[in-house]
Amino acid sequence: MKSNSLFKGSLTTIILTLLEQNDKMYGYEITQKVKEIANNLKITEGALYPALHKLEGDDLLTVSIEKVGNRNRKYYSLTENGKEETVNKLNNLKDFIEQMQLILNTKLATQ
Amino acid sequence: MKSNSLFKGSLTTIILTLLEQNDKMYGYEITQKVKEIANNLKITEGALYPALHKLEGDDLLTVSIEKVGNRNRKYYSLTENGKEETVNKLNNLKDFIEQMQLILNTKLATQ
DNA sequence: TTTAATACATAAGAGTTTTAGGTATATTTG
DNA sequence: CAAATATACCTAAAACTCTTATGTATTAAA
Repeated sequence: MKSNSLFKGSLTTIILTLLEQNDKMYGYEITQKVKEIANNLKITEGALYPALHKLEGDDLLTVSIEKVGNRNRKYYSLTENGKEETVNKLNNLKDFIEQMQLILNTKLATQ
Repeated sequence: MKSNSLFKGSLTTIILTLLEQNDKMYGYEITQKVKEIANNLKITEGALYPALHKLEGDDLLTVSIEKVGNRNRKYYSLTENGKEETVNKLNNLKDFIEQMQLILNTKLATQ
């Protein structure tokens, strides 16, 4: 694993969580937001857009297109299913960290 | 992501860390150890053995075969490179958790 | 006016894990 | 004792996720 690559599944968790916090966001905005607050986690567009399309297809996100100037932005928002799945994803992440702590026998993070 | 699946890259981190703690272990023993201490993280043999072979090929592990009864066990141990890589993997994991905390704006784990 | 930033997208390839087998020995249980 | 389970190794096809490499087009900055 390269040092700056994401752990499997975390991209979806990040997208859902940001949308929980921000109500609606468009793809490019998500990449910039992550770059801004978490310098070592780089979300590439090649990963992001397919992930957004999949989440939409799974009825976790809805899209609304807004025309800004002469350009289209696709704003994504959580559906009800999406809100539930966000909770699940966060629980999965917490579980994962707890399980890793058991194996490593280490306090991994306290912020 | 299924709720009990591992995060990308964590399998290698688990293997290396267990070998740091235990000096030498064989594959099946690793699966049992993980099952014992972390009930929600299931290591499948289909993932484990190729991972062990790769770590050996990358000169992070060495193998010694021991005959137990009429059966061969392949004991794995960390090489010097393996010890260094273990440190790196743990740092990567800590980094990942810190970065996720920044995004989630949450204290993820305190043990 | 050329470059960088914004904003979307896809497609080939790499890497990891799951699923589904396979082989063989050793131990437990009915 | 026979059958089932546990131990112990293994591989290969498929699924899944991310990287890398492009592509298109508009807008802003140098």
